[in-house]
Amino acid sequence: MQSHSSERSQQHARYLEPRHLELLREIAARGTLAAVAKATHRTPSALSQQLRTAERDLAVKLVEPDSRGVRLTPAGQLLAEGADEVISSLARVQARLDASTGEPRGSVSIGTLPSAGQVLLPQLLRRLRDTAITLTLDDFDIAEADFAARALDADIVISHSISGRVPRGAEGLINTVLTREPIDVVLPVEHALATKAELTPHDVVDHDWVGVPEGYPFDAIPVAIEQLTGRPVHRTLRLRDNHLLESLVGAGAGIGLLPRFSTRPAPGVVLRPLVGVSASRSIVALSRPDRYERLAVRTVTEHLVSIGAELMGGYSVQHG
Amino acid sequence: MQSHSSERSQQHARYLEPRHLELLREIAARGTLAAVAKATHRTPSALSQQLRTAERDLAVKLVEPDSRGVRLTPAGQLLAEGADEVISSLARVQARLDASTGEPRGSVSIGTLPSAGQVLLPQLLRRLRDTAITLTLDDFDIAEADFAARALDADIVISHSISGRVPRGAEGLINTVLTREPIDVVLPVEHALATKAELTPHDVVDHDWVGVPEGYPFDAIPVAIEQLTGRPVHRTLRLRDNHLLESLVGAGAGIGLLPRFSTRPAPGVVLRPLVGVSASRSIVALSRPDRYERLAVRTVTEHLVSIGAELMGGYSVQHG
DNA sequence: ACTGAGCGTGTAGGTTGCCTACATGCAGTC
DNA sequence: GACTGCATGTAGGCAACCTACACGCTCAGT
Repeated sequence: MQSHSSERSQQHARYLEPRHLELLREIAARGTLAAVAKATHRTPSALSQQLRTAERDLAVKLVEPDSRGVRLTPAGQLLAEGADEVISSLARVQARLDASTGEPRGSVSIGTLPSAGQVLLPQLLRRLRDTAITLTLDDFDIAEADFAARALDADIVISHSISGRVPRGAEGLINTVLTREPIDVVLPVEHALATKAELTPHDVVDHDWVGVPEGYPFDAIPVAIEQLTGRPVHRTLRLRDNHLLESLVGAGAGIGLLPRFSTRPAPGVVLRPLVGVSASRSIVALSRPDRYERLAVRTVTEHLVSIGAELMGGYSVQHG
Repeated sequence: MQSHSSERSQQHARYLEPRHLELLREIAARGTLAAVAKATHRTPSALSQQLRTAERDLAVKLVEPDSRGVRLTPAGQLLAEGADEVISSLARVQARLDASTGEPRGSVSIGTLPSAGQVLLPQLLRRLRDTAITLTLDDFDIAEADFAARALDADIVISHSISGRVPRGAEGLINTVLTREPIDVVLPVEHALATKAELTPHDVVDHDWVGVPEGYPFDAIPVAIEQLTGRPVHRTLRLRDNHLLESLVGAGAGIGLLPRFSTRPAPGVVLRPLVGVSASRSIVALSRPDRYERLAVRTVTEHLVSIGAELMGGYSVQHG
């Protein structure tokens, strides 16, 4: 019967290290070491060394060279999948702790499209003022299909979808619909159509338009109008920024589309509801499941839901 | 919209650290820092510092002074419980990895009572010879109720129970019955009872006995005999070690009890089955659930089950 | 075929964090 | 009231992690 010696010589890592699991998961998600390095604010060299020590500890190859970059081995993929389980488990325990101490804590990162952020975030900041939650914000204006990828970087991604209830590509993510926001027609106050309370596709199809780039969510509506009426929509411009669009509409460049809640019309332009075609967008909060385990993240999401509901309620009082 | 700065100043620990969770669990299980320090081969000072950094990271008090030692706060207990979840999760992923690479790896620690180890472990060592599993062994001869506590220290505790199917105190543990081993009467070959093939309580109650200390598992059998026959068993000696007991039986100090599989009778003594009273013990492998998640631990346990089955099979061929 | 850009890997060196050794304070025990 | 055992500080050694920098490789463009 031998005795207890050579403790950490044999089983050098008593447990699998979450650090290594997370690294593998990031590699699986982002594809290249360089991308992970940028996202985690480290050098590729550091990651490469981490991989080597992980491989030494586990006595398993985790990555293989693959043309320019690397590819996970089957063992590496296995661990990358297991990472979700472990990290969710850690976050779940942390959430229980936060709940027991009463107050959620920590930093929550939010990425948002500008228009939704403009209407949701001021209220959110007000609500979080006296809490132990701090926010980190980022904004971007991207195609609908690209929102899901941002959930790698931010705890909560505020995205939108014209086509469906949630954006495409959000399958593995927690999604929470914050509000359903009508998309109105914006036009100069002296425009002929400004006298009508509501506008139909046939009303608007033959006027000049200020549109958005192809593939951008809002473009789905003029496309639907073209299909419905069988006539082409003439876009004089294609712009990304809503405020720029609004000012050009006011200058007579044409009529356009703007989300109702996020727009406080400038003098000289008015909003008119568009009926007879689906003209609204979902504002959706996306989170990767393990991030959503954190109490602070859930709390912020719940605030956003509440703020979104206020928007819809406030509108119906004001206009209905 | 502020930007991404102050990464690790705010959320100093991106995740809850398994290191801290495990420490809390150990404190919950062993009661004092000093005990944990001894078990993990560290100094109490190191643990104290770990606790302080954990408390600083989490902004929560985890332990309180309690007379001579410390006591976990509610938050500390919460995390100690969560540790099981997290560590099991880690071990589960590790097990999947081990299974995928084909061979279980690593060091498995076994604590055993000597008699069972004597019969099980040689065979086990033979089976593990060409594997990547290494063993760390410890042995102890303790009261039945104390086996469960050893599962804190060893991956697998080979214990026994006369009274029940499993030892008392093994509630939260994975238990696997390896074999059911008859307890035979050992007596000198020239003893009057040696001519009989089987012995009853009435046969043996009026002879001198060599017993074990009170509270030791085997003592349950003479106690049962006393209750059944209504007459006292006269113990000339109380001994712990089976081989010493056997040699004194051979020297005429009395008759005794020995487990059948673990005993290869020396010249001068013989074994006779005891009938009419429950005279057998379960040999049981105990493991803490998170330790049992490891593939190597399961593999070794399965080997032990197989070896235990061979023992019972071999006996029935020989004697049945 | 050559050049440049992007990616991963190695090496050297600085910083951080963990641990041991030792000393101190404190609570029960004989 | 001395003794024992436990927890907690402090100082210093040692290992781990990371950055900076250089190099080899692959693919794309000229």
